[in-house]
Amino acid sequence: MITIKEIAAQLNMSTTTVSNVIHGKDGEVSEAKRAIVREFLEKVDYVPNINARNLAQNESKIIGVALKARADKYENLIMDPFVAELIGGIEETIRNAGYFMMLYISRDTEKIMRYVSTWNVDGLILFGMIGDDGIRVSARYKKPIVCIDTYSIEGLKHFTNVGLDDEKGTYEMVKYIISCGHNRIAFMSDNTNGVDYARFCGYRKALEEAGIEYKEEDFLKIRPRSEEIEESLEEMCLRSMDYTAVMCVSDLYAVTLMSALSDRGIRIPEGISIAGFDDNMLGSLYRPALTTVHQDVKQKGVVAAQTLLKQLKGEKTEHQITLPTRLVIRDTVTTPRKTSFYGYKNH
Amino acid sequence: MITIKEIAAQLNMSTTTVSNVIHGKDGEVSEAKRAIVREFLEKVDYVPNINARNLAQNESKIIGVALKARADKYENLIMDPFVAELIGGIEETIRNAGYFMMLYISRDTEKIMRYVSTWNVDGLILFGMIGDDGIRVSARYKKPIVCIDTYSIEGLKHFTNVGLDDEKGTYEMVKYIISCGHNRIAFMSDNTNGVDYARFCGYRKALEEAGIEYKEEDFLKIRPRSEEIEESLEEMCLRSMDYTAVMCVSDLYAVTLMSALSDRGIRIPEGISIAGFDDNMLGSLYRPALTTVHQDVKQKGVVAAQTLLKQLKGEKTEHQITLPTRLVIRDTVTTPRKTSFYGYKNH
DNA sequence: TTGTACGCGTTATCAA
DNA sequence: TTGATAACGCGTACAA
Repeated sequence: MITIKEIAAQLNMSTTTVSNVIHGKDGEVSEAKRAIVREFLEKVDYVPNINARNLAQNESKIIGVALKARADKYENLIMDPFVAELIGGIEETIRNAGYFMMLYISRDTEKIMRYVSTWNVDGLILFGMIGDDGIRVSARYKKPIVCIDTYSIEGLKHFTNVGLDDEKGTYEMVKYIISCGHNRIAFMSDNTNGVDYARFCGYRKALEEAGIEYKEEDFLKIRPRSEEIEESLEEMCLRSMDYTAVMCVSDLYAVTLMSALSDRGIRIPEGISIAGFDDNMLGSLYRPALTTVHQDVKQKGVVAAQTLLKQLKGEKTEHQITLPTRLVIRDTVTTPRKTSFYGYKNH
Repeated sequence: MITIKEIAAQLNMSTTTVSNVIHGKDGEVSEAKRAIVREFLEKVDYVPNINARNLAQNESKIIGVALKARADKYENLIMDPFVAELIGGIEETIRNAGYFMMLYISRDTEKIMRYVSTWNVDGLILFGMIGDDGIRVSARYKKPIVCIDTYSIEGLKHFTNVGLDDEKGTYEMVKYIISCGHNRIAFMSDNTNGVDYARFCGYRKALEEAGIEYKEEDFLKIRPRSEEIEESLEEMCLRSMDYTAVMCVSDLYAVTLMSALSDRGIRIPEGISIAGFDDNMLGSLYRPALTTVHQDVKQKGVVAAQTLLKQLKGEKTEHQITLPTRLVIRDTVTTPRKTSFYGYKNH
């Protein structure tokens, strides 16, 4: 906890000299003094006070990572494996670049803004913004901002975004499912916004292209809140019997559905084909192993952080960055069953 | 970005008055001025500069969360679902108490120390410390420290720790397995330190108590690195055939093993019983659903943060806090098979 | 009740 | 090459 002033006093020189040595401004200070100071710094294990430094330089070396929590899903966003992996990528990149990461989670855009100004963060990574949230932030915060997974068309005009080709992902998967012989394919999700909507569009597109008519009831809307989940799952299982395949919006839902179906004695993929999206551990460890759409979540975080870092250095960056997806064909999608379930149901 | 000085100038009063209003020192300022300042603050959306505040008060309102990364497992610790949930609990508690959380991940205890002093954090939560790491930190850092899951006996004398009764957890589970009729029970893990060792001890204790002899080969040591995992899994499956049950050190390994066994045509629990530890999504969504030992990871983070917060307020806290475990009996442990596998193998 | 002035630790400017 | 000194924004002791 020793200060520059203290060091200067003990060494009988000015703070300027000490500061210059610390910052390697070798031209400004004689070889002799440089050595003395260096040695002393080493000896006392000098650590700069970042608050003072920030105050003097008006920069913070902090990159703010603000997560906008949604009400329904996890009570705490970090627990979402997706978010955890994302943050992992961000943190690593930021740290290696000599910056610090400060995490802030809130439902309230106003609070996020206050947090950002109070800490005077040098740049901002935003995740979970909906509607015009992002626009509101970028209107007031004048330093670099990079968003992750923003689906607001209007918002995309205002700031840099790192996203995923969600639509193409489901489109290709559903196309694959159709190529296996299916023509009664449901889509399962818990809402129709953001990511979920983009993925839904890919599904619709593939259906349309194959001349399969989409009806509203083909959207299986799960209610994931713990009080309702059992009841909702029962309904999902029942309704999915009208189909030979279900395209799930995420691996989590795919595996959840498979468990529920399995509990009801329905075998996968013989009874029904299931596809997921994300390609995480949940699906790869399940048996039968899940056929799914791969995305590199960590990479998303890395790219977002790298882009921000570039902007901090004044470099120009692409405005919209879209990461690719890839089909991962495993064991849960196969040719459709020939007979319908429950006898009384057939189309 | 308006400052107190600026506000004072515009309002034709002193910075002290403004500051007093901001800090609600109502006794110190007249009703009239108070109203004026309040309104103005609202209007210009004043946000204090935390760097300046910290510098003036010599406190930071930051709680440092330092994770010591181990070399072998995840490249980035946050991606570990366990760590994610832990941080979730910590973050929530810290935020609600009006503090900020700054995350720092490093393999190097020295770097962690420098980080802590540079930011002048008010308190420290440490996770992943091994050997005398914790002692070295607490010797140099004189503010409150709370560790999570420290297994160094020596270390426990030096600082507050929040841990889990790991030994009791496996002890009770293995006792349960034995009560189902098993007497050839293996233990699977990737190392013999820290948590893994504690859990191993519970296993040994239960065996001993039941008069079952433990041989070194009963320890199934998995090599989880991706280059070796397939080969290692092959070996695990082969060796586990000598047993009727396997106590796995984590749900992840339990599910990994079940998948591998399933791929080789061995049914669970008919062919072999499997138990896990942690009780996370991996096990609850798998089919058959995993019998496991429950621990409340989020709660661990919450308790650690609460304890630190108390210490910050000068309150006394317990030195060692041990959270309980609970058996979660599901479908992967049953009575042992009667015949041995592979014909040629029998004991 | 209000205001002046200083200190917190650092960096930057400018004069010596 | 070196050293005073001001500035960053805030809190507070002390004076008015």
